[in-house]
Amino acid sequence: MKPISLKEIANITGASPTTVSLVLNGKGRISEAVRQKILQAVKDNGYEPNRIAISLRTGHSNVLGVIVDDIGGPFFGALAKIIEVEAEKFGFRIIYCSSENNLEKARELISMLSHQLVDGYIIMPVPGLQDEILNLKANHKPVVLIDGYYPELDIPHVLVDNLNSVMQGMSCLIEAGHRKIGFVTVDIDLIQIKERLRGYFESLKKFNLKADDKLVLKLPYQMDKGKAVQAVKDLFGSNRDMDAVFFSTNYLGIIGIESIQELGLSIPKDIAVICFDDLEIFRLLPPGISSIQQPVLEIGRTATDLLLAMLGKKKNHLQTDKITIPANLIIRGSIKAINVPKFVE
Amino acid sequence: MKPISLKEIANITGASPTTVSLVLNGKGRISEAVRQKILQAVKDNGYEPNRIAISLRTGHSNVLGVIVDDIGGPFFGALAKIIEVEAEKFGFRIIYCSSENNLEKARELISMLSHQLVDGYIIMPVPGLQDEILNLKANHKPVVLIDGYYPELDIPHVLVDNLNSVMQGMSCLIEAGHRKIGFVTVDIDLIQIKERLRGYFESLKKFNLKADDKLVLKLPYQMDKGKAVQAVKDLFGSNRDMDAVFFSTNYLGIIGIESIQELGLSIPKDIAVICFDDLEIFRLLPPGISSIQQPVLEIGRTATDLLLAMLGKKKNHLQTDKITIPANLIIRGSIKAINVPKFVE
DNA sequence: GTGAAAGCGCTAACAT
DNA sequence: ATGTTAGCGCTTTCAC
Repeated sequence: MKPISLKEIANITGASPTTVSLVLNGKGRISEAVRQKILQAVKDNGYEPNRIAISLRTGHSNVLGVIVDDIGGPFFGALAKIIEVEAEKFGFRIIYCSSENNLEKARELISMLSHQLVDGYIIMPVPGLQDEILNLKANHKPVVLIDGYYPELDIPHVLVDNLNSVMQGMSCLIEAGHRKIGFVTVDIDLIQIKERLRGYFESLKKFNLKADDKLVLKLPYQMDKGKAVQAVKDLFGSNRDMDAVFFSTNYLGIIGIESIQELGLSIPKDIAVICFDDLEIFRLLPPGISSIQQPVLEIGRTATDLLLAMLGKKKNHLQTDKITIPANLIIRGSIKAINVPKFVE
Repeated sequence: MKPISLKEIANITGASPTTVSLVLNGKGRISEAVRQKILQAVKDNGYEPNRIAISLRTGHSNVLGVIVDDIGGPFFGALAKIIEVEAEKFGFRIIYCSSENNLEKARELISMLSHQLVDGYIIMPVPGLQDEILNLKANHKPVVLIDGYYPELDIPHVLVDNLNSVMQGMSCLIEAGHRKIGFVTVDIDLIQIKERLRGYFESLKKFNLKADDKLVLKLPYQMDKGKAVQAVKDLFGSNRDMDAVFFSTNYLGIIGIESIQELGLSIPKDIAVICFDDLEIFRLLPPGISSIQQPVLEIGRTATDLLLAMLGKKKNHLQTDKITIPANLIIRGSIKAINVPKFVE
């Protein structure tokens, strides 16, 4: 039982395909009588337009492509929902894809999406993808980057204010009396990650604390979890006087907590902890892990609105298309004043 | 700059569109000379076939539709990846959608997907969706249900063995000496949830323990979290002698842990805990929350393979298309023997 | 206000 | 071994 086509509706009602199309799309000036007849036939027969045919004919699909690093990750979960809600208001559907931060995969994804006639893109940057992004732009396909951007490219983007939110978190640690603050991050060429590290060093400078490279651990991207836990344990082992640690991503936070648990250290007595990008577990895990919560909803909504505006579907109320959004600092039990005179090294 | 079409490749090479199509699809018998020339032109011009046109012409899209309750949830994360990996081997793309366990939404999703010419479906059942599923089957659109099924319908499905894995978990609690075991579940008409509750009662029967309805708490679906926490606290309050509790879903487990934390109870001293459907947090949260881990990967892989087999893309090695997969019982610190003579009420 | 005809890019009969 | 033709379901001139 094949679905019924527009042409058949035309036959049934004695109208021409043109007229039916016009009625369906609310275009043209069709007499009310004919209009009603067609609408009735559509209803009676459960007619639904074939989107594929529409896409082929019109050249656009009302579909947006969303490429994130990990479709199974916690950042994506919240993001997906809000993007979908916003896009749906304007009749857009979403195709989600994971790049796994892999350049080849990301390239294939873009190629695939473009041949599905995707109308616009929300993309989490992958190192090296600049050319493909520029190419989309050259072909007048709107792109909005989220979570990061390419400093050398003039492409709209929406992300959290990485630098300042790290500095806020650092201030909090330092004001609580911590001086030997470790920083665990990942070795990947993404601006957001680099900005977080910069925030760490800027904070030390601001408070006149000496930076010590031994306190900074850069784990290789996608390192085996067991090895990563060991590496963090080693960091603790060789820096016994370290009294606080900043994890630059939530999965590093998890690895860090496992390390701390295995070492039998107590939070915050032995070590204060703060982590970039909140997770439910941070709230539940005694004594509560402090974190920098990304405004995921706002990022998703802003990015979608920006894209819709670029597609001419929506008025753009924003002044710029390079947007950073402040994060939310959540202080939990993992940071505690340790009664040391303030700002004295 | 529009992408180049097959016809243009034909013009460039002086071949006919048919020949180009044949070469592209590795069909027919084309002379090596022509073949090479066409392939070269394809490469030189960066030609890529327009999937939309192919779909319209052939009537299928090489796209599978996946409808789950919550695209942001933890079950989905692991599932999505494996489905994608399996499907990709056979050149299929995936469109993911959230039903939010809402019948209307699920209906719209199916309608939408079918007009996108989706070739097959993996669907997490929503109460009341039977007719739409049967309709797909009537239209020869293959469907595989995951995580649940409709007992009255003959539709292929893949899910964890809910009954037996709950009974295993219960045995573990009972053998550890617990007699007053609470069961917190959700009031939704899904077979998997009902089977879990049945597992609870069957276990009590098996061990000759008296069932007590006061120990069973059915929370309304999508109840406000704060209220749910309060309800669980009330359960504890009015059953002071309850010495263990079984949460029938992972999000109920989280709610339960919050309740327990707020009441200041100690796990497992005051109360033993086990939860259906593992979460990373259960491993990290001292003393470790015992859980029944769903074989998500295996469910996803099996379901996808089944669907691909139904599409004729893959040999089916399975005996049946109604598959239950055993779960993995993970005992952590939340269950501990409490030195009571065994199996004496 | 309505219809005829062309065509989006591709594939599949059916020639030759 | 390769080309001609028709048509998937729809929209869009352009005519009347």
